[in-house]
Amino acid sequence: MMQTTLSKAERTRQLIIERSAPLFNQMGYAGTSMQDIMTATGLTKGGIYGHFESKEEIALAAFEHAAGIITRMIGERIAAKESASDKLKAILQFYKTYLFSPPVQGGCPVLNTAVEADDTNPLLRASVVKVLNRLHKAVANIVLQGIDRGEFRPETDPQRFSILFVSMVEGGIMLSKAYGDNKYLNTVISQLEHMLASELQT
Amino acid sequence: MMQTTLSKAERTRQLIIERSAPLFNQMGYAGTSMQDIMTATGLTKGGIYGHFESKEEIALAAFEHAAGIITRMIGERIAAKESASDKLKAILQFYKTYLFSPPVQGGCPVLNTAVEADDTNPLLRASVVKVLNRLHKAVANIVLQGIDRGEFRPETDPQRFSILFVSMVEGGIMLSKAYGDNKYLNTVISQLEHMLASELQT
DNA sequence: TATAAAAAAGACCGAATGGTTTATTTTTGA
DNA sequence: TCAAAAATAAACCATTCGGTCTTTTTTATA
Repeated sequence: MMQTTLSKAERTRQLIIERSAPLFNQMGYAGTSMQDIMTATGLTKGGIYGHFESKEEIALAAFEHAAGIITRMIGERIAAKESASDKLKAILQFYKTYLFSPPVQGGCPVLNTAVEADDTNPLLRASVVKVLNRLHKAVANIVLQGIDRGEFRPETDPQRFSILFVSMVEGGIMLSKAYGDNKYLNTVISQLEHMLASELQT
Repeated sequence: MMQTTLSKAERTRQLIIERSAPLFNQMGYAGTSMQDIMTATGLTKGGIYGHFESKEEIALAAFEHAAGIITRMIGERIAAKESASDKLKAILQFYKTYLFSPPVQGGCPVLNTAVEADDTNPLLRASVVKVLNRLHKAVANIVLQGIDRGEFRPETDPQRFSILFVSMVEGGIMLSKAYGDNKYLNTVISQLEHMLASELQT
C-alpha cells in the first residue's frame, strides 16, 4: 500500500490533466476529442466524466496546468538571480531552450490558447488573460525593481517594456514553430538582450 | 442576364471561399464544420462538394484568399510610397487599423493558421510558410532598398529587421486580440517606428 | 475481513461529423 | 429553341461527437 497524500480520485484527476494538456496544446480545443483523452489516459468515458463535468472543464484545467508549469519554471529562474538584469536574462535564457525541450509539447500554451479561444471560448480566453497578466506583472516588476536599484534608467517604462517583451517572445515562438527553425525566436531574444543592454541599463 | 467574365462555377467557388474564410479565421479549421459553411453560403453539401474535394481544400483556398487580401493591401500601400522609410511606415499604419476594421474577421489569418496548423496540418502549414516568406521578403527588400538609397545605415541587417518586424506585429496582434484592447499592438507598432527612426535611419 | 463508499467500465444516447450518390434544376452554347 | 452539360438539392452513408447511466470493480476503513 503506497503512502500518498493524494486520494485516488485526486491522482486520477491529475493524470487526466497531465495527459490531456499536451493534446490540447498541440491539436487545440476543437481538435482534441474525448476519444483522444481516453486513449492518452487509458481511462474510459465513465472514468473521465466522474472527475470532470465537460470537455471544456478538462481543457480549462489542462491549460492552467500547462501555464502553471511555465510560470513556475520562470519563477524559479527569477528567484535564483539577484539583479534585475540577471532576472530578465534568465527569462530569455529559458525561452531559448523553449522549443528544443518544451515543458509541454506543442509550444506555448498561452499563444496557442489565446489564438484559438479569443473569438470562440470566453472561459478559456479569460484564463489566458489571467496568465498573461501574471506574466506582464512579473516582467514589469523586475524592471521596476531594476529602476529602484539604480540598474535601469529611471525614465524606463516598465509596462511598455513588458508588452514588448511578451509580444516579441510570443511572436518569435509562432514564427519558429511555423518554420520549424529556432532562428526566429533566437533573433528576437538576441534583440531583447540588446535592448536590455543598450536601452534599459545605465 | 448579367454579363460576367466568370462562369457560374467560378463565381460559386469564389463565394464559398469568401464566405468560409472568416469562419476558418475565427473558429479555426477543426472548429468550422461543413454545416457552418453550408449556412454561410446558402448552399447544400452537394453544391459545395461539386467545387471542392474536401473540407481541407476549402480551408486551404480560404486561407490563401484571406492572406491574399492582406498581402495585396500591404502591396498597394508599399507601392504608393517612394522612400523605404515611408514604405515601412505605411505598413505599420496599415496594422494600426488592423483590429478596428479587420480585412477578414478573426484577426490575422497567418497567425491563426500558423498556430493551429503547425503541429497538425502539413498542407496548411506549408501554405502559411509561403505567405510568411513573401512577407519577409517584402520587408527585407524595402530595408535593402533603403540602404541602397542611403536612407538606412549600411550595417543594417535586412533579414534580422524583417524577423523583428513580423514577430512584433504578430505578437502584438495576439495580445491585443486576447485582451480585446488595441493598446498592445499600438505599443509594438510605436516601438517599431522608434527603431526605424533611431536605428535604421541615417 | 466485512462492508459501505468511491471509482471506473462499458453499453448506450441522440446529434453532428465529413463525405457520397442520385435525381433534378439551371446554365450554356449551338 | 433546345439539348447537352454543368450545377445544385436532398436523401443517405457510416462514423464519430460529447455526454449519460447502470453495473462492476476497487478502495478505504471499521
